[in-house]
Order: sequence, then structure tokens, then C-alpha cells
Amino acid sequence: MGRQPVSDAAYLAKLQDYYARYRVFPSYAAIGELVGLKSTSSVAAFLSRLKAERYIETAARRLRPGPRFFERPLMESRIAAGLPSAAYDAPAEGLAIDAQLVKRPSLTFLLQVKGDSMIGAGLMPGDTIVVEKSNAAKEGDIVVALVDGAYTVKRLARENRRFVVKPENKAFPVLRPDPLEIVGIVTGSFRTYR
Amino acid sequence: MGRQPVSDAAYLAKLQDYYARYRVFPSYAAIGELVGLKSTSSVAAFLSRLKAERYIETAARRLRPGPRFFERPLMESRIAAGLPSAAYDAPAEGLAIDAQLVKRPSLTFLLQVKGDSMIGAGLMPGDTIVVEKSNAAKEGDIVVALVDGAYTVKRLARENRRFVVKPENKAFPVLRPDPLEIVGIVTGSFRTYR
DNA sequence: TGTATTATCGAACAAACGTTCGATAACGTC
DNA sequence: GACGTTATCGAACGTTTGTTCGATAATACA
Repeated sequence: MGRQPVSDAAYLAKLQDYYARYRVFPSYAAIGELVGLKSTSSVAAFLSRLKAERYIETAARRLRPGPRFFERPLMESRIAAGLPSAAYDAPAEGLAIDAQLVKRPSLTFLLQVKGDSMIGAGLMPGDTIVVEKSNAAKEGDIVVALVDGAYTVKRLARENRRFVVKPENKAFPVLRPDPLEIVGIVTGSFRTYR
Repeated sequence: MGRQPVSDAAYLAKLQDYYARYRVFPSYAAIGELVGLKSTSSVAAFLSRLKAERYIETAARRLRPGPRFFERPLMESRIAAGLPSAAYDAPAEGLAIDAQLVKRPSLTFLLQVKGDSMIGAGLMPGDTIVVEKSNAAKEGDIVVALVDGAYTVKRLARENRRFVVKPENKAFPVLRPDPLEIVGIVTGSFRTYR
């Protein structure tokens, strides 16, 4: 074939670092400076190669990350050393976690877990849960319900024809409020240690 | 004072949703369409209000998220007596999930939990743990250790004079590798549902 | 060696960008 | 009611943007 690029992979890495730091893409001119291309047309060419590989996309003259932009290579060094099948090993860069836990910021809020009625689902007292406001909960979802003026986290279940909320701990009773008021669906949870 | 904005909070919410979806900010004109402002100068004014509150920043004519952009409202679990028109309870404060979980990005990586040997500590298979590289682990810390060439998550404990790592599940044995190699300390964990 | 391919450059360009400014209207305060 | 404040608008402006094109140089292949 023809001439090879210095290394699109290296360029991409720089772009990813930049994005991880600032959460925006620089202009073509600035990308040129960043990766070492002197002409914006070279940058355009480079970007169109990335586009073809689905690393980035453009819409309305604006770059944005594509489906593969946040992919991370496995850490070769450890694995080469004969190491584990515990292979997923990602640098916790920037705001990757937030993006995983929150899809619709405007509908999302956080709530502290009290008590251990959902211990069977891995929710411990003090955990923070990520709740998306919605009334489209389905059977099996973990939901936040409003019972006696307080938020309660339980699993939504069906009993004959009606919905009830079940704890995941045998020491607690099934709740059958009528009407059952669902505040939102639990889409994630997190906690800190130490 | 003078005239009040329709609601900067509502505008901000739309911006956040947009950003969560596309990972870029739209142009001023597009922001206008998005939130319902007809003039780009109104958008500029709105954005400068957000800037003052540190929700966004600009550099080189480009918008980027500010420190508070990823904050989510943290709700109080008890709701004031009376009926909660579930949409509008006052959020107590904003909490940024990433900042909460990751204190030292350069030393931090993520790992997927395999197996249920730490189920007693609330770590379920599939959970992602946040690991901070360190060899300053103390007794009682949950740590990632290197045992037989594989990562293992266990609790660091002392047995007589030596350190061992203990599962939090009676079906698993205490491990006593010698030497015991600690990769890092588990500082947090998270998972998603649904 | 000759030919095809393509990464890069430099320059030129129209469209889009964010900024600025004056005018207006809505609102709070006195 | 008069005044001060400010959110919004519309329009105008200079700059920067990403795009396009032709020329050049590096590489692969026959």
C-alpha cells in the first residue's frame, strides 16, 4: 500500500487523554498541535480514519466520542507475566463511573440506604443508590417506593394480580401498601470503604 | 431585584441530559433551541450564570463541564409530612459520584469481582471495585492481593504475627501466601441494576 | 525501477461560531 | 408611581471553524 501514518493509535491515545482531562474535543488546529500534525487537513484526514473505525462521530460540525472511544486495552504487562483471567483492568480515568451509573441526569437522584432489608441484593446500610424517577417499573426491578411518608427500597413483585414490594431479607415482611406508589427505579449503587 | 430567569435549573437539566447522551456540548444556537432561548446572546448570558456557579467552564471558545456539572441531588430519606408530589422535593446537596469514589485517579484502577467469596462484605459477582494501588494496607482493609498469579479480593487480617487474607464467606478458606503480595486497597465499589 | 497509493502539507474559503451592544420588557424595591 | 436591575431579544461583527483542493513525499508492490 501507500504511506503509513506515524501511528493513528498513538494519536488516538493523545486525543483520549485530552478528552479524559477536559471532557471536550479541541479544535482541528488544536488537535494538530496535540498530536503533531501541522495542517488542519491532515487532522481532517486522521479524524476521518478514526470515524471509519467508529472511534469518533461528527454531528453538526462537532466531534463527539463514538462507540469505541472509551474502549481500553487490557493491561498487557500483567497478563503477559502469566497473570490472571481476572483480566478486566481499567484505569479509572475521568468520569467513567458516573457515565456508567447515570443515563438521564435530570431524572436521577441519590439516596442513602438505611437498614438491611435488601441485604440479599447486596445493598448494605450506608450504601448510596442511584435512582431514576420513573413509573415504568417492571416486576423484578428494585424500586424506591413511598410507604408511610418515607422512601423504601424493595424489589417489585407480583402477588396474584397486584404489585407488592418485597425485602430481600427474611427478617422483614412483604409490604402491600394500597395504592403502591413507586418513586423510581434503582439503576445502580455504590459505596466507599475505609 | 430584576427579572427572574424562567429557571436556570431546568435549562441546566436539559444541558446535562444532552451531554450525558452525546458527550459534547451543542453550539450556542443549538443550546438556545434546546432550552428555549431565541437569541444566542441570551444563551451567552445563561451560560455565564452557569459559569459563575461553576457548572461549566470555557477555554479557547469551547464549553466544557465544570466541577459541579456531574453533581447529583442527594435526597433526604424522610419526606415532610403530607403528600410528596414526587417531582419536587428539595435535594439536600449535590454529590459527584466519581469524586466520591476516586480520590487519586493516577493510582486508581477498576476491577471486576469474580465469585462470591466476599459476599459478606457486600461484594457480589460482577460488581466493579475501585482499587487504589498502595502497600500501606492495614488490618481490616479490603485489599486486592496477588495469589498464585491471580488477583484476589479479600480482607486483610492478622494471625499471630503474620498477615493473611480472609474471605467473607464461610465456604472459602483463609489464604496464607508467603510472601503476601498486596496490589492495592479497595476504596469503593459499584454496580448497575437492570 | 516504475507505478499506485496515501499521509501530509499549505493555502484558500464559505459557513458557523461566540461575542458584543443597544433596546425592551418583566420584576423587585423604595 | 418611579427607579434600578436583569433576562431576553435581534442584529451586527470579527474570528475561527472545518472543508476542500492541488502538490509533494513516503511507502508498498510488481
